Amino acid sequence: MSRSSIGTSSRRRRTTSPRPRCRPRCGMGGSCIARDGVIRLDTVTTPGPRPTITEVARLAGVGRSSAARALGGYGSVSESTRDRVLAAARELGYETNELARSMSTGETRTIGVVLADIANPFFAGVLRGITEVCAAEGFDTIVVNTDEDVEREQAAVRLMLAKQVDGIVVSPTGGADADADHLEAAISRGVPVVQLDRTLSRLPGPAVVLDNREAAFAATQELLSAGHRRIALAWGPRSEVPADTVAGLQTAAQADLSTTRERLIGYLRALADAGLPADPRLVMTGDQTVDGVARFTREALSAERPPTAVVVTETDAALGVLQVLREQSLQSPRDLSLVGFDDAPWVQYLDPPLTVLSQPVEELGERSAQELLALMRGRPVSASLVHLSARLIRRSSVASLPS
Amino acid sequence: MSRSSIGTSSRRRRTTSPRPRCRPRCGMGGSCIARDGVIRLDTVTTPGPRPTITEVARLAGVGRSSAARALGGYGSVSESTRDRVLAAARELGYETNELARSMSTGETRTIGVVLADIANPFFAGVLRGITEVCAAEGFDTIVVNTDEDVEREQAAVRLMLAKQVDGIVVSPTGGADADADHLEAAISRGVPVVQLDRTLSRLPGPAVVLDNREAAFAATQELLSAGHRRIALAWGPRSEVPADTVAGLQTAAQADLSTTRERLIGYLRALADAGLPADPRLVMTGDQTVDGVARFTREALSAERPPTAVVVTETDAALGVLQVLREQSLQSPRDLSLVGFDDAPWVQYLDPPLTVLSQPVEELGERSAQELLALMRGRPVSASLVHLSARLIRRSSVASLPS
DNA sequence: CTGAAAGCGCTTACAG
DNA sequence: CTGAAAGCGCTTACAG
Repeated sequence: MSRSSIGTSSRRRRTTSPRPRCRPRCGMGGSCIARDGVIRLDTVTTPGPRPTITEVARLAGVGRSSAARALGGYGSVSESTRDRVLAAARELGYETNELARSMSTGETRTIGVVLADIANPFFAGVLRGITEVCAAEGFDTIVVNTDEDVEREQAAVRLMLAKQVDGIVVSPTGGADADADHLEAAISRGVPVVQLDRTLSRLPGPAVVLDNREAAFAATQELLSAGHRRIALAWGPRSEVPADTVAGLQTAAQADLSTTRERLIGYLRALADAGLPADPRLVMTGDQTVDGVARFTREALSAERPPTAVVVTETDAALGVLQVLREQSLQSPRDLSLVGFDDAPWVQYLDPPLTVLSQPVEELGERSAQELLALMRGRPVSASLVHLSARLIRRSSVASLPS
Repeated sequence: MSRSSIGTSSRRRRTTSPRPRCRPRCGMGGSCIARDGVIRLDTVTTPGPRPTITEVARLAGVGRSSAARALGGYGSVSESTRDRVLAAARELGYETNELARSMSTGETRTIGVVLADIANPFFAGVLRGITEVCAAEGFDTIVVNTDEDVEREQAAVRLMLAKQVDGIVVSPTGGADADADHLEAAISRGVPVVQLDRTLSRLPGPAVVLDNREAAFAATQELLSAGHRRIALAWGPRSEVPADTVAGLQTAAQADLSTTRERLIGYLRALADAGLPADPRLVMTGDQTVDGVARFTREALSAERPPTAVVVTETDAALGVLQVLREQSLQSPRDLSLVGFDDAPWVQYLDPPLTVLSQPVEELGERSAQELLALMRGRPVSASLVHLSARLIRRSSVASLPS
């Protein structure tokens, strides 16, 4: 119990400078002149003491290493030492400075999450899945919103590397021609990356995505088996010029998000399987917005041979179609059958309740976090590409056509 | 241009130990035995070099301080030195280690965001507002989901302090009697806290919230002015026993979230202003879930004197009411008038399109981030309590009653 | 088991 | 302007 203070102050604590350093949390009385030149009184911010291991060790009357061992739960310490240290820590209200810990260990227990739009219910649900898994494993998440802007995505990844995150989950913006240098930089620096929802063709790494091809296939087939033969696809590639051939469509989709590309492929394959020709005019191209979809829908409905049904592969696309139905006092499924994408509590109260393919939103997030954690721990990942399946929820927006 | 290496290695670089330290990013050839006892080959993880200022300085042939000054953009460096340093940095692919920077400066340029449910569209929108403002100012956000669990909230705040965040935005869980020790701890340690959406009565600090009282008042008044006299409130305090007096209701609300309390007060005040007595049986209490609301709605509708209208103050409450309407083949507004809370793209396509009070969701997030940044910069905050207003969007779920 | 020392990679006075 | 040194608060060998 001797409170010897001998040797408890390291050489570096004896600064040669008589004047303490000036910093916001300096804790000394008087005033500081900060870098910006503004004079601040300490009493204004009243920076409470954040005790360090040194203080705890001194109060407990042990060396800093012993205190660190007791506090950090590593190495070995006698029971009596541990007790004294923990008591001192409690008395001072000590909490580990994780920043300093990270400097030593090289791990921050923080992962970076780069998403296209966190206000979008899809990504909000995904984010929830990620944070739940990470939190359970003791990891924090830094989240960044890119709004589908590649430059913001690049800047986000750069900053995350600078902050030394242990891994990154990203829903990359960009299609086949998009470069993945920023993500490759992360990987080459030893920071694992898992792609979520979309995949970049230049980045062969692990990814967790919906089986979009299968989902669009199922949506189309649902309409085919109800007897529909002219089925539109609302949300296609954002090509500049409207494609007038299926091949043109596929080329355009190649430059789009992998989700858009895969859903187009699934749609086309369902038609082909049914022995039906695909009509490029029934596939939306161009402006990927609610208004863009509304415009496409109006045109399609006023064409010579209008569709009797539409596969709607985005929430915003559903909104665009619903808008036109209302405009033209049309009713679904009487005038147009619909199979949507993404479920939401509201969807069953729409008129009509929409038949949709529901994505396992939260699970996509959870799986991506699990894959990332496995990667960070050096464990072999289950697969380089994890496909999750959408679930068809039948409601009443699909009418049967007399055949 | 002399590449003198004299003096470029500090004392500490000359370690007395002949064996380099073993850590994942050690970069040396051969293998490491990590703490977990697993032998890993360096070539497995191929940890790319993360060059430090020391390497850059050496390559540029200048001292570490000069390199640091050139890289960090502080102090003064000659142009030629700066050029050589920047060239060397580019060649090595140098990026600042923000962790180390934070150790020195005491600021992490990271804020903590503690929300009740990030998958909820309200909080998802709020989060977006926060991250947009923070990103523009060069701050990252660590986000944590609490699911309205006080213990998770406390743990989150503790961890954020340990990670040395510069400030915290929190939507606190808990009512009047909830203790705010974890948040007070943050403040007393010099880490500013702003409350969002809800306020804790024990924490008088700055907060950004909706003017819930005014919003509920407006919703109720909308129904009153349409001639309704028996108006229910769907989503009230979660008291154990159903309150049979208005005073009992208010007492229960005092222990609930501030949002619930304020909305009840606004509802009651509108009735009082209209000279109408409040009927406690028309106010939901207890189970705050979709099912709870459905149960309440069923009972209210089957009572002796059923309500002709209901003020619905939560999204989940709207779902509960809609469920009962469907169950009983009732139609709004013919059988029941509705004023809801929170808008969403779907709401206009519901049957009927709901009249709602729309919250400025993103703005709530933006303002809270702005207040926090102001606080962190020591600038006086505009007000300790910022009230934002909801906007009434009239659609067709309110029927006029013959008076 | 224990303590002193070195190191993580920066920034910040200090002394040329 | 420039470089050597000290320090941020931890963890990690090392030597008792």
